Amino acid sequence: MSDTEIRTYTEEASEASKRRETEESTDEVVCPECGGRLETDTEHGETVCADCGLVVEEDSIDRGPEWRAFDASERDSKSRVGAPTTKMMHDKGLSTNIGWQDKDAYGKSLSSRQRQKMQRLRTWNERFRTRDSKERNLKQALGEIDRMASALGLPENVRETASVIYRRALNEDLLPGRSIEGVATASLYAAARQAGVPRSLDEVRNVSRIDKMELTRTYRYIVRELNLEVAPADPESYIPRFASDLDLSDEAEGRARKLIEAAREDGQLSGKSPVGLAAAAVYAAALLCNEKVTQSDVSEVANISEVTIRNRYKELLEAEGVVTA
DNA sequence: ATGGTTTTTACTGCGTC
DNA sequence: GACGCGGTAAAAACCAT
Repeated sequence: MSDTEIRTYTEEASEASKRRETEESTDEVVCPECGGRLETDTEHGETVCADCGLVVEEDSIDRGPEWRAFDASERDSKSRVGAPTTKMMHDKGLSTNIGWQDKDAYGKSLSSRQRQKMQRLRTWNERFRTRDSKERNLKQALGEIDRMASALGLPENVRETASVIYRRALNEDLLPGRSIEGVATASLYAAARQAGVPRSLDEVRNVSRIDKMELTRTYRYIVRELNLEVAPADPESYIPRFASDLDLSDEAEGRARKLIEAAREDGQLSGKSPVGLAAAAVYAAALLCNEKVTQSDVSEVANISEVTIRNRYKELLEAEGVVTA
């Protein structure tokens, strides 16, 4: 943590306490009983008289910040809500946590007897939290999903979906005999397709530790067992990514979409690999828009052979010709 | 396991800069 | 002559049966 961060925080805190002092001093300055000085005990939420100990106010509201802001943007986005629940944490972030400090709710130290009790509770709570093999399984798998999703640049919602799929697979006892990594990878692959931001099997495999055969096998398996509805990948969903990887204009991108549409009308889409079609459409569109892209460029970003691009793009142009003619 | 389809690999010829 | 492009044949991969 840098110096500036520390200063920002302490300033924040002292400002808040100053504000609190001034606000309350306008109310009652002295103790109504003995006229002594009043003190605010923030830890207990009380206002007490320093001389006679009279509690003037109980359960006072702490107007200080309940968040810590380390920079300007954090201060701007300060929020009074708690952490959102998330499916990305194995317990949705909601499980019980027993603090490590031996303090009670008021911050007082615990008696040794209490301390021992809390120690036992901590131990058991921790055991219940992670003992279940399923939970531990999930913990690891979700970590993997997160890692792979980041590597592939997939958005949050895809990770969430992948997590849900994985959770379902786990609940249906689909795991025995399959690797955690494999199912996690397959879940992510399926999630990406469902979300309309597909990554090819190869791309997914590249960031995973499993081989392609295991991935396809596992993927098919969980799709079948969970009755996941995964429509065949739409070539169009690959277009934006390829187009941007090749620095093409929006115009070319739109053109590529139209080519795919034309081919769809013509019934040229079925049976062909969506990636190949998308690659060919992007290539053809670039030509039509006079934007310089070579076949090998496209084949590289799409991981598709040049031959396939040639074959597809011939067909695409024909289909387009048929429709426009 | 098998056969049909699609994709890939490897190679060759053509035109252009 | 290197490069981009187009084509072909055979091998490999994929998929449903």
